[in-house]
Amino acid sequence: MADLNTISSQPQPAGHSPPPREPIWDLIELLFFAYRDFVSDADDALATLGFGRAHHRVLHFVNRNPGVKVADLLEILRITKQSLGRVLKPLVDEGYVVQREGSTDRRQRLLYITQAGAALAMMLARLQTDRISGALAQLGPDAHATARTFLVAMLDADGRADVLRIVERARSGGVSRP
Amino acid sequence: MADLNTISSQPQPAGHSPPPREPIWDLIELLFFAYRDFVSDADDALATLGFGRAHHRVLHFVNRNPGVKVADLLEILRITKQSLGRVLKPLVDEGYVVQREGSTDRRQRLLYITQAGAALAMMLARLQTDRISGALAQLGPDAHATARTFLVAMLDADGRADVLRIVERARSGGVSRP
DNA sequence: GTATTTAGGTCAGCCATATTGACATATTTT
DNA sequence: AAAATATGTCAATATGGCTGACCTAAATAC
Repeated sequence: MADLNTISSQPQPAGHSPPPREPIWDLIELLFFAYRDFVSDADDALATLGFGRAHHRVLHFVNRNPGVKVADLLEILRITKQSLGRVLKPLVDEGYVVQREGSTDRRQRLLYITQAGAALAMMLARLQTDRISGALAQLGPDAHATARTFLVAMLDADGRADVLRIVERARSGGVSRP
Repeated sequence: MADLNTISSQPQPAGHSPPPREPIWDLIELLFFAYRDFVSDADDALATLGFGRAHHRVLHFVNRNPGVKVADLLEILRITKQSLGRVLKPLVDEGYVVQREGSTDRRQRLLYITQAGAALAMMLARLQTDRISGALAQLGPDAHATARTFLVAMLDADGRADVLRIVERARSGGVSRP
C-alpha cells in the first residue's frame, strides 16, 4: 500500500515560494470517499431508528457536554434555532435527551443525555472508533498524535482555538447528570 | 500539541479480544470539524456562481475523468440519474461541461470538461490543495504518504479497490478532449 | 418598578440535495 | 423482430438547512 504514494508534489526548486504546483488530487478525492464511508456507519444505524445525521450530531455533543446550553450547541453546530429544534424535539420526545432549567438562570434549558441516549451515542461512537483505530493501526507508533496533528491543521485558523476548546472540554465532562 | 494526545487506546492486555475501550472522541470530533472547514472553501467560492457542493463533485470528476460515462459518474458519486441530471444540466447550460455521443456506442453521452470548467475546477482544487498542503507541512517527511495511508485505511474494505482505481485512473487522464 | 434585553420556542415558507417509481427514446444486442 | 441498455424526464417525497416574524418567561438595566 505504501508504494503507490509519492505521486504529486514533485521536488520543488528549493528556496522559492512554491510555484503553482499540481493540486493534490489523490488526497482531495480520498477525503471525499473516506469521510463518506466514515459517516455511513452511523447513518445506517440511525436510519433504523428514524434518525438522521443531524440527530447524531446533537446526540453526540450533548453526550460529550452534559448540561450544555442551547445557545452553545447552536454555536458548535453552526445551525439555527429552528434547525436544532427540529432534530432536538424527537430526541427529547423519545427519551434520548432531557432538558432542565438552569439553576442560576431559569431561562436556560440545559441539555442532558439520558441513559438510553448515552447508550445510543456510545454505540455509534463504537462504530466510528472501530474504523478510526483500524486506520491508525496502518500508521506508525505515533498514529493517534499524527492524525490529530493533521486534522487540527486542516481546521480554519480562525476557529481552531474554539474547536480545540470543544474537543478538550468534552474530555473533562461538563456538568452533572440530571 | 503532541503531548495531549495519547489518550485513548490504553495498552491492551495481550491475547484478549480488546475489551470495550474508550471511544476516540477527539478524532471523531476533529473529523467532523476538519471536513466541514475543508469543504467550506469550495462551497463559498461556488455559492457566488449559484452552484453548490453537488455541482462541485460533478465538475471535479468530469475534470479528472474526461470522457466519463454518465453511468460511471452515477456509480462514483452513488447518486441517482435524477439527482445527477439536476446538477449536470446547469453545468452544461453554463458551458462548464459538454456532452458528446460515444463513438462506439452512440447511446452514451460522454462527459468532457470545457476550458471554463477546467479553470473553475482548478481554482477550487487550488483552495483545497492549499489547505491540505498546509496541514501536511505540520507532519513529518512522509506526510503525503502517511495521510494517504490513513485515508485509504478509513475506506470501506469492500469499496477500497474501486476507490483506488478511481484515484489512480484520474492520474492517467482518461480520454481525449472534445 | 417599569423597560429592555436575553434564552429559548415556534409558525410559515423557501432552498438544495437526495430519494423512488414510472415512463420515453434511441441504440445496441440477441 | 425482440429484448436489453444508456440516458433523460416527470411527479412526488424526505431531510436538513435557511429566513422572517412573532411569542413567553426570566434576567438585567435604568
